[in-house]
Amino acid sequence: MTFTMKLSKAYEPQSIEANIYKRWERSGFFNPDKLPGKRMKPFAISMPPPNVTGELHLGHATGMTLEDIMIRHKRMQGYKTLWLPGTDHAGISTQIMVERLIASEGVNRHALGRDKFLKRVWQWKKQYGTHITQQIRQIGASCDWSREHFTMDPKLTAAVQHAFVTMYNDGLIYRGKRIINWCPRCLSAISDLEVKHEPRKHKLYFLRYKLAGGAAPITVATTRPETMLGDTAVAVNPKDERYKSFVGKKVTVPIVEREVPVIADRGVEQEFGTGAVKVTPAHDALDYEIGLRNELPIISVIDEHAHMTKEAGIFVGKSTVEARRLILEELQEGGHIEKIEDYEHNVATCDRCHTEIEPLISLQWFVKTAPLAKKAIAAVKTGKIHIVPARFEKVYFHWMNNIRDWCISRQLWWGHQIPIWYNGDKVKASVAKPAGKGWKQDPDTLDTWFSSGLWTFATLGWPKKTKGLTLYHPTSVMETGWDILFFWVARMIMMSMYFMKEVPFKTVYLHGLVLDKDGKKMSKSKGTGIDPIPMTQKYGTDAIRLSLVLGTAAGQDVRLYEEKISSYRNFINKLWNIARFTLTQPKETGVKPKTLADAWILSRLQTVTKETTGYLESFRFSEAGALLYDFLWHELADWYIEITKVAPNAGVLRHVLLESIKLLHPFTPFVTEELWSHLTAAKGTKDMLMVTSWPETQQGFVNAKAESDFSIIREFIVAVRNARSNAKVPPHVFSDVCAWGKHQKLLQEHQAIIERLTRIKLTCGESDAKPTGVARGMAFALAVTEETGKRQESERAQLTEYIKRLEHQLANEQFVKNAPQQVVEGQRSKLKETRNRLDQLK
RNA sequence: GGGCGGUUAGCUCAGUUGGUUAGAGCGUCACAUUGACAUUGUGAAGGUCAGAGGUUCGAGUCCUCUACCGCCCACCA
Repeated sequence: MTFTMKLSKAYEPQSIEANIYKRWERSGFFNPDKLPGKRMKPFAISMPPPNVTGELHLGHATGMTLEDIMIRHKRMQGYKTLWLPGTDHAGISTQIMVERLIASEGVNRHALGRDKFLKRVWQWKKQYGTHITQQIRQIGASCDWSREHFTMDPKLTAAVQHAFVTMYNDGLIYRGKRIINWCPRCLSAISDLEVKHEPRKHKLYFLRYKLAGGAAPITVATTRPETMLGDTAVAVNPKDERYKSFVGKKVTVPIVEREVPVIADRGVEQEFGTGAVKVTPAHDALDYEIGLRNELPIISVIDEHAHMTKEAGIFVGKSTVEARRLILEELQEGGHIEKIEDYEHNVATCDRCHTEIEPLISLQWFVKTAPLAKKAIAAVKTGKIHIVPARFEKVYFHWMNNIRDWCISRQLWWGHQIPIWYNGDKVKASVAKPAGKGWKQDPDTLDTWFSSGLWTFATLGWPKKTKGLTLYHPTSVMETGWDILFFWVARMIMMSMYFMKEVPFKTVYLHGLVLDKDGKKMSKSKGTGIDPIPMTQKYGTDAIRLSLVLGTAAGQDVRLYEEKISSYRNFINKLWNIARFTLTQPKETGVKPKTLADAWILSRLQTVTKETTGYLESFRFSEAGALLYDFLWHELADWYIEITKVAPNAGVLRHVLLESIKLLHPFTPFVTEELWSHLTAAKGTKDMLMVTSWPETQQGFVNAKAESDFSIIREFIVAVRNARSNAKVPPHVFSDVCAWGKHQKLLQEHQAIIERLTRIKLTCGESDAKPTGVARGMAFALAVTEETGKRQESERAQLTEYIKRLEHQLANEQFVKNAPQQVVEGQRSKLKETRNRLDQLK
């Protein structure tokens, strides 16, 4: 590492970021075991593992930044800080990617075979798996790479299998024939959560079913006429007067000519369609439940490839689409179609590929969720886990209270194969292949979220009782997007309460989604997305980080656009130049306030230190960042440094800057690290990194009097600038200003500063001149123009109005009686002051 | 059908248990190149805090209702 003596005029992130990250990584400080100092109290975060072959998007970037802020802050505070990174095998989405790849070679996975296909996926993982971890480095994440995990690592795989076997033996996992969501494209079952409802335009068909005994037919409405082949009843609502007399009678399903009963069931809506519904228990979730309640037979007419089964008679082998066409023709001929209407409704689709879901009866593995949910609910109810923002607790409870058994088996190849072995009629749950000949493993794999659910403890060595588990589990904070509250957070809580008998984390912090400038979800295909990595090249990583954290609130979605990023880039550059200026000053290390400004900025630093720490500890990252932004730019740079040019105190400036840089470091680690090197550069300390102690408030520097006196000077300066601007005095012209009224001594003491910051020649003393402006009881005069006259008039009107308001408030006995003394006094002195100000302006 | 969030300056958003004349960034306008910074400085304009009612001495903040926008959950075929 070489230090240039002079810093470049503008901050150039590209040239230094990679280098800085390398220095961090080499230092070993990301590893809690290698951190300097005695660190007793642990602080741990498990990184939500991104898809191993995915791209880092803004959601990741937001999460990583927030996590890094917490981690760096705690590390500086002296905690034994662990941020454990990793990646997820992402069953379906990775498999889809590789399937697409081999499709371009003209092969499908079945032609390739399971072993060969899996080899290709591993190859793909090997090829692209480091891409995402590089991007995580790019965003500045200070995670412990020596503990990096992948959900399909041998150790994690063993943990997953162990978990399955344990739950199976405990009766919490069972295999059963149930109606499930089947994706005909993925050729797999998926869980309820992976189903997304999308509006689609379909037709609503009104079909007549002949009533036995020759009475008028009953008409049912359906969007899926092809399922009629599997109808085993027609249902109406028990309260529906129109159909009361039909209940108990038989109708004939057309084409198959099957007699089925008309039943009454509460699940039927009277208002929809005709109020009568055909019941196909094998191919509709509601019908399945009606079937269960009424003990109806189940006839599967559609198979897992979305083709008709032999139960469909002559339609066997036809696709559902083809079958529908043929069936409609036949119904038409038989006079069974009453009418057909256009109909737009929400259709269940596969979250991954948007294919319409085919509900069907299938033999799958399920987790019995009721007992797990009970404990997961208690964990949050009793406050062992806090969700930030708290309103998501309600959402969480609602979901947990209505949870249904979780279908965990997938007919995919990429994932953890289910550790169940079959041999004839024998079934065995075992991590290893049972002894003896003829054992065959269940071909299905587990839902990715099953393994993710174990993430916080499996990555720490579970099921072994490791030191890491003892020290870092439960982890401190889980930071993630609210969109995976159910998918992941809820499952982790269930799993940890069951396996660990403790919560997986104490706090859940949920960040919002990053939207585009119009508040829409960013979409790659529409080109509305912002890719964070090129942005880090263009504006620097620190600027991206700030733009993702500032101006946001927990759980609240945020819009991001380039102008926002560039404005934070400007701030970084400002900080850079503050340091550049500081480096031009003599290298003093003593911190001795000599002037009012010195005392003021030191006092402000104490408040800022205290507030920043408080904000960070209460997860108010935006407020912490905004405070530092404001302090550095609008107090340190705009005021203190300008004053320093008249009354330099290099020691104080340096101290305030260094402390501020420490406070800012969790937000903008790169620029602060770089500046730290330059500011503290000395022989033999070149590799000193910013893993320094977190600033603490120094009571000795807290100085209310200095803050109050300084505000008087500041207000006077602003008032004079204001007056000059209104009087159209060009900035380069020095004007004479005389001041009188209050604070004469203070003004005289700081004459040089005032003159410099306002470009005036100041004389103080008594005067009966007509004042141009007034501030805090100080009046001053400068040559009056027509412009200032007008302005004074409007100011007088404003003051009069304000006085009226205050008088009215203070005349109110209720206010004086009930409001805190402090508030009443505040208003009284405000009134007095405003009256004085008005007097002086007359 | 349930539930949640949003509605604050032209735009994007902050605003902790209710308490000074409601803030920031960007944009706009005027002026400026004074020892770091034009990725800058100084100043200005700009808001009946969606609407209505209520509680209170006092409401952007608490309660009720309404409107619009967005989202989540849910078995209307």
